[in-house]
Amino acid sequence: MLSKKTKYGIKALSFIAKQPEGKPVQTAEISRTQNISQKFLESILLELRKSGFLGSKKGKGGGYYLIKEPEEIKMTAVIRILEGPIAMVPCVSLNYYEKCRDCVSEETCSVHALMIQVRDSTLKVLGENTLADIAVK
Amino acid sequence: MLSKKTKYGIKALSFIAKQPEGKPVQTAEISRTQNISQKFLESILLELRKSGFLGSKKGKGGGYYLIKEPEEIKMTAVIRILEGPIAMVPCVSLNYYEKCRDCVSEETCSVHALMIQVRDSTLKVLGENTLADIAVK
DNA sequence: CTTATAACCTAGTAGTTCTATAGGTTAATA
DNA sequence: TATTAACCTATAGAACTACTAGGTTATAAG
Repeated sequence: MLSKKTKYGIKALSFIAKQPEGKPVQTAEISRTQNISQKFLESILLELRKSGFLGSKKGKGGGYYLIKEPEEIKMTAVIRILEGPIAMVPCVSLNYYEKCRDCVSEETCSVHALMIQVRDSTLKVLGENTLADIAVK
Repeated sequence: MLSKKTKYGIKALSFIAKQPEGKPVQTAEISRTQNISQKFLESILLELRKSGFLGSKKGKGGGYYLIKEPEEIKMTAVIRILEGPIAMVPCVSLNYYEKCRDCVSEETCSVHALMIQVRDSTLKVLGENTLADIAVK
């Protein structure tokens, strides 16, 4: 399951992507239109700025804006920052790999083999979709 | 992320599937060979029995055995019982649908459209794989 | 008939994660 | 100088996870 944080983060990015190029959007506006708790959203946007997706401007007329073109922002990158690993088990994660304590060998693990397939199919979908693709409506 | 419960459940089913047809396997044996806490595993196998995947026999020589052929057990079914929804958001779940509180309309939601794609690709993989497929080694 | 075995059942709990909220500070603009 | 809006730290309730404890019931073997 996707956390609320990730869901809100994607919705916020999508909202920002729809604005006229470079125009900053306030947290308050996103919070209002997307029905997201403003304080919670603040922390999410801050994280997205620190990880290089957003730029910010303080004071009146300030807000957050995209640093890169929506076409250049893959959903894999967004989800990895907000949610963490895309894989369903750490032992098949490309970016957050961790060995299983209970498994003797990954080659003979039934879960491992299955989850590699799931990971690859998910990765394909999220890799093909950019912010531009999902921020159309 | 897959819960330990689901992971252990799949490993256990896979272990049982490799036994000579109909031969009961004890919780203790699975626990030992798969490095799973026995008490925790007990509760998982009990759940799998109650949901119609396993049969059981008490007393010496007892244990759990598959009720259906491994080829007939789709991984979608297993995961839905142990983990719950396969979808990453309730609003795209086929079996556990729930409407979002924050979304005005699903048609215009960027997360919704993306997560339908993820769901379908995951569903394809898990629907094509049966217990027979993953319990080969 | 007794003993051993192994499933079955209920309850609880420590630890973690999630989803925020509170209450400020800093920097930019008017 | 006042206002605005991002920035930062800390905290807290609720839910969930991954078990553990401590039994009871049913079956099989001797």
